Order: sequence, then C-alpha cells, then structure tokens
Amino acid sequence: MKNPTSLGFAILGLLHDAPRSGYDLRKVFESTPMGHYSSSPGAIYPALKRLDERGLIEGRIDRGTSRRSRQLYRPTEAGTEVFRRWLARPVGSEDVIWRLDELLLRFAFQSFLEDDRVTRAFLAAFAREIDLYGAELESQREAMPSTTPLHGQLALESGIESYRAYRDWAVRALRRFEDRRS
Amino acid sequence: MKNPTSLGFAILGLLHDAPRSGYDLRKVFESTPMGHYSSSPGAIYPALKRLDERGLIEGRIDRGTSRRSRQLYRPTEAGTEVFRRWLARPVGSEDVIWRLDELLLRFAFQSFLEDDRVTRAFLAAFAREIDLYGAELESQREAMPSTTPLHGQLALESGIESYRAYRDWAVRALRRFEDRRS
DNA sequence: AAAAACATGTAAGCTGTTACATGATTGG
DNA sequence: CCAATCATGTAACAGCTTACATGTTTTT
Repeated sequence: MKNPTSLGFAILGLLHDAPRSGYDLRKVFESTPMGHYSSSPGAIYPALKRLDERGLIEGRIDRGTSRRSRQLYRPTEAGTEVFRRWLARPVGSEDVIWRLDELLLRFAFQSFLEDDRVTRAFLAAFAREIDLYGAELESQREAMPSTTPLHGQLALESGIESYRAYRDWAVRALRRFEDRRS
Repeated sequence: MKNPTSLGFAILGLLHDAPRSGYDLRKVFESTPMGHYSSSPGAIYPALKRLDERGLIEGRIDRGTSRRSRQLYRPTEAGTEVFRRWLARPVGSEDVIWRLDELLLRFAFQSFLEDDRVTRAFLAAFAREIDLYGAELESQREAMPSTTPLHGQLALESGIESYRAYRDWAVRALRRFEDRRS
C-alpha cells in the first residue's frame, strides 16, 4: 500500500484538526497560507476517495439543519498511525533538495504531537541537511568559470540565499522550542 | 497550440546554448544547478518529441566517429521566436506565488538576449510583485490569533523570510545590471 | 426572483514517475 | 572479456488541470 501524496497528507493533517467536508477543505486551501495545495475539486475529491479506500479516513453523512447531504470526513485510527509516522520521518538530503514544501507542511502539523522532541530533532536535521546542500551550491558557484554570464551566476546566488534563509529560520525556530522546554 | 512546460522551456534554452542530444540534456539536468528538472528518460524524450512536433526544434542524426546514431537537436526559427517571447513575458503576481522556479529559469536564460532592458524590467517587476506577496503573508501572520500553535506561526515565518531573501536578491541583482550599463 | 454561495462530483487530457528494454562502445 | 557508460526509447500508471455537470440553500 502506497503512501499518500503531499496533498493527501495535507488533508489528513487538516482532518486531525477538525472533521471537514471536501468543500471545507477547498476553502482552507483557497484562503490560508496552505494555498500552495490545489483547491480544485478534481484534486480534492479524488484525494479524499483514495484516503478513504486506504482506510485512513472515513466519511459520515451529516445532516445539520438542512436535508442537503454533506460528507464529513475524519481520520481513522490507521490514519492517525500513518499521520504520526509521517510527522516523525527522518529528514533526508533528498527531502531538502526536492521536497522542501512537504517538509514545511510536516513541520506545521507537528503541533499535533504531545511533546516537542520530534520537532527539535526535525529542526536540527533540517538545518544540517540544508547547510550541506547550501555548501554544495556554493562550491558549484566557485567552480563556475569566469566566462559564465552574469545571469547564471546570479541565478545560482538566488538559490544559495534562499537556502541560507531557511537555515537561519531553522536555527531560530530551534531556539524557540528550546526556550519553551524550560 | 499550447506552450511548452517548464521542462520544455529549459530544454529549449539549453538548445540555444548548443545543439544537444537527449542524453546530453539528461547529463546537464543531473549534474548542474538546473537539476530541479527531471533527468529521467521518460520525461526528456517525450518532451523533445513534443517540441519537435510543434516545430520548435529539429533533430539531425549525427554520426561522429562511430556509426552509433545520435539525434542532435537545435532550435528552429519558430523555436527561437517562442523562446524570446517567453524570456520577455511580463512578471505577474501568480508567477511569483505559483511559479517561482520558472521565473528563475527565465532569468537565467536571459543572457541569451543582446541587451539588458528585458532583464532590468524583469527584476524590477519581480521585486515589486514579491514585495506585495510578502506583505500579504505578513498581514496573514498578524491576523493569526494568539492561540495559533507555535508551529503554525513559524511555518508562515519561514515563507515570509524566504520571500524576503528573494526580494533582497532581486534588488542587488538589479544594481549589478545597472552598474554594468554605465 | 435572481444571484451567489453551498456542495459534490465526473471526464478528458497532459505530464511526469518508475521500471523495463535494447544494443553499441569504451576502459581496465 | 567484463563492466561501465553511451544512447534511445517504451509501457503502465498516478496525479493533477481544466472544464463540465448538477442540484440546493441562502442572501439580496
């Protein structure tokens, strides 16, 4: 059984916050900083169906005041299991290179966990891996022949500085969690 | 006729630098900072085929010393037209929000153009749009209730700081191009 | 009464992933 | 001669986008 996609995990996380319908989820994706995930019905509804088929969520028909049907989804026990394991996954080098968005999503949902050990480990690993990648980009810049057009040099620098910003962020975030422990 | 995807434009740009085979392109994507684009044959070869079918590139069989066949692709006139138009496209707000990677790719290839006016306009618009988006994120942070978990606040801050880094980069890059003009 | 928002979905098409397949050439 | 690398592709599948489809309830 395959793992959900990023969108699947985003949905699973939101359902751990509160039971929601497909339409509710669309609104969250449209109006909040999570908006980097698709809010189109052609993405949300099939994603909900997959999560349901894999037994990670279940839907109940909710008839509030009206007689219009509305599927309210909530996570199953298996879904919570999978969600917890996802939150605590080790941070690898490919994650920071290829799946930075998903890492930040994971971080945002770690407030679901009781204590902060997972988060502290996450941030330490995140800072370490991103530093390694930044160093690699730096050495690529140094290896650039001086004939390289200015555009190429600058494009690489934008990447380097973006990674630096994430590293600094991670270090500061880690301090915030260490303060909180005491 | 639809426009190429990001990968298509990346290929088109590389072919403006030099004629290359599918295999050559794969190596570039594997080994350089452009590596955020897929190097898998299942992506490259179909992308080449599409560019060919749309008349933007053409392949010639190149038999160097050996008798092994090797398709060397180069842009057609129509391909160069499309490429130039892509390089000079105005920078919109959705571009910085949803397609930052493609914007940086466009910037990197702008060295193909004779003079720097397009690049200066690009960087000015880029800085302006990214500032607007950063301000929106900031106001989202301020609108956060104080009950918001630390994780959520910090995740949003990571986004804000990443955008700030890009804005600072754009401002510095613009200065570099203005110096060069004189 | 009409418009907007609620609410859920499907269908076609495109792109990319993973895995497979094939054979030639070169370096040790 | 064997392994690595050169070189080009295909097939099955997953997921997303865009566009369409349908009907209900609330607001103006």
